[in-house]
Amino acid sequence: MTTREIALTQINQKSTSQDGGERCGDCPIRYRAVCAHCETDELALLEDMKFYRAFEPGQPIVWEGERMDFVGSVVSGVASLTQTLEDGRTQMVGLLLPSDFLGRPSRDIAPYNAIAATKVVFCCFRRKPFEQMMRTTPHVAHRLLEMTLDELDAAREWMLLLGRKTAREKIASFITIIARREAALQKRNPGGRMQIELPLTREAMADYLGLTLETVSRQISALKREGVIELVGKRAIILPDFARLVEESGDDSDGGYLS
Amino acid sequence: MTTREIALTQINQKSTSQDGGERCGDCPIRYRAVCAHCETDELALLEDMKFYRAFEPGQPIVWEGERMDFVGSVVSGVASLTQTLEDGRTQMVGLLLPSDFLGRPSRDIAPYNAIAATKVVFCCFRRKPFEQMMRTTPHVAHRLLEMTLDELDAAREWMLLLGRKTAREKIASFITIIARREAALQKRNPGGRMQIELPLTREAMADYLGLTLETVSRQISALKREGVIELVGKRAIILPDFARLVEESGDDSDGGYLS
DNA sequence: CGTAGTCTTGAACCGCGTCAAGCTTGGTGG
DNA sequence: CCACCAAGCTTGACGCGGTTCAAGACTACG
Repeated sequence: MTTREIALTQINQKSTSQDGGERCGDCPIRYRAVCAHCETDELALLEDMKFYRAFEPGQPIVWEGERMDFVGSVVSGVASLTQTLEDGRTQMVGLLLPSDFLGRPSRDIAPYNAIAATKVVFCCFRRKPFEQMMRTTPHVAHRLLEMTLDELDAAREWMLLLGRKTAREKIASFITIIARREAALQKRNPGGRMQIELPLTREAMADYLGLTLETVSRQISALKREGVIELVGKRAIILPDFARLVEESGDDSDGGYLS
Repeated sequence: MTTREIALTQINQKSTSQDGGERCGDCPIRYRAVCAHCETDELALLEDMKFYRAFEPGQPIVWEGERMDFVGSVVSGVASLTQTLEDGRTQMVGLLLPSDFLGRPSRDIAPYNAIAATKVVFCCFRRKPFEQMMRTTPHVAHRLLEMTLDELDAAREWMLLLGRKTAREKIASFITIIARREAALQKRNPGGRMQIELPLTREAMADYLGLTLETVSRQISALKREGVIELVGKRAIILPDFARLVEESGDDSDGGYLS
């Protein structure tokens, strides 16, 4: 069984929770999602307005310009937000990880495409009651503000990457971002070398980074050739020297996420 | 007197309001800034915690990593948010226009440089009382959420520009953005051809667009040569055919801002 | 075993960056 | 009033990084 299959299996295990009656108290993103600050009684309100949906890799969650009668959170898996020009050029503008929020209260037309990159379990809140709750209880609105400000910061880092980094720096930055996220979630595997799963195809990475898929492939090969990374299959990467990778990313420091 | 000088004079007139005791009720951004939804009594609270500061073109408002003991709104003028790599490569990540908000409640270290691009009058709120108000009254927090979501949308359009547009399309897009903003503010000059002021130097435009200043200059010259725009001095532009300009920008529609 | 999706690699091209020179404009001081 | 200077801008020549086009390899799956 490949590491990729293992990852998909893990997602499957989580997605068995999708048949409606799941308790928020047991939710894996209970303290990181939009509901993070909610009290027990507020959770009960949310449970009344929520339902789960599962999406397969490549499947659209919403289409640009489409009406969206729900908002909600990614429970497991990865989804991408993309914008396109008429002639088909595509740029990813958001990467939704577990606990990230999709949809804007008080606007029902989606401004970009949302597409499942892996299997995704999505916790939907019906729009109307959710908007009502935004008005009446401060905890949800406050948490959503925090999360939106964080996303704005991330978008601005991303703009620096798109506007000013070289192809090599973009690839190294992307791997660094994924590595930090996985390190933050998973219990440290002690001693063993850091290994990560790429949740995106080469093409999706290209759309993330403002490159072509050929350039992505070439730069990954170059980093491998020079020993900065090692490949395990196509989608898993071992990082023998994280500091070296960060150097290649062009950023000034490792942000303190990893010793 | 050049159009640029006229613009600066207008800013000067506004900035005479900076000596502290200005009433919020008379503020030019009263219904667009973070205070937009506030009632009279809430305005009184805000007046107690506010003070004005003026900045000259090129002057820093805050420096990345610096402590910021205030948050606030641009009253008049234009400021830029920029991020830089160690080797000096610079990317603009935000363009602050009148009514835009600067600073994040509950974080006192600025994550990017904010620099005045023109003369700027800035309405500062002392951090502590402002944060207190965020907690106690819903109107300010709610408005800030709206504004942050709008900024996030703008940042994502910007990412599409940075990642996927050509130099020519970037320039055309930038002029379009500025033109729409000026059209939204100023009373329609009836009949006369549309004329706009660029609030940025060629270098600042380059930092906005992820280009070099030479490329910016060349593309502006090319658009002029082909009759898409006309130059009035270096900083003012006449748009004889707005639809043509929008075509050059690569966007699929004019967004309905202008007939 | 064949086929489709994904990825890699090569060769040629070109858009934009780099380097460099010169222009325009406004301000300063003789 | 003119000489000088600095800041901002324009233009040209050249080269490189990344795109484009094309061919082929690897893997999963029927």
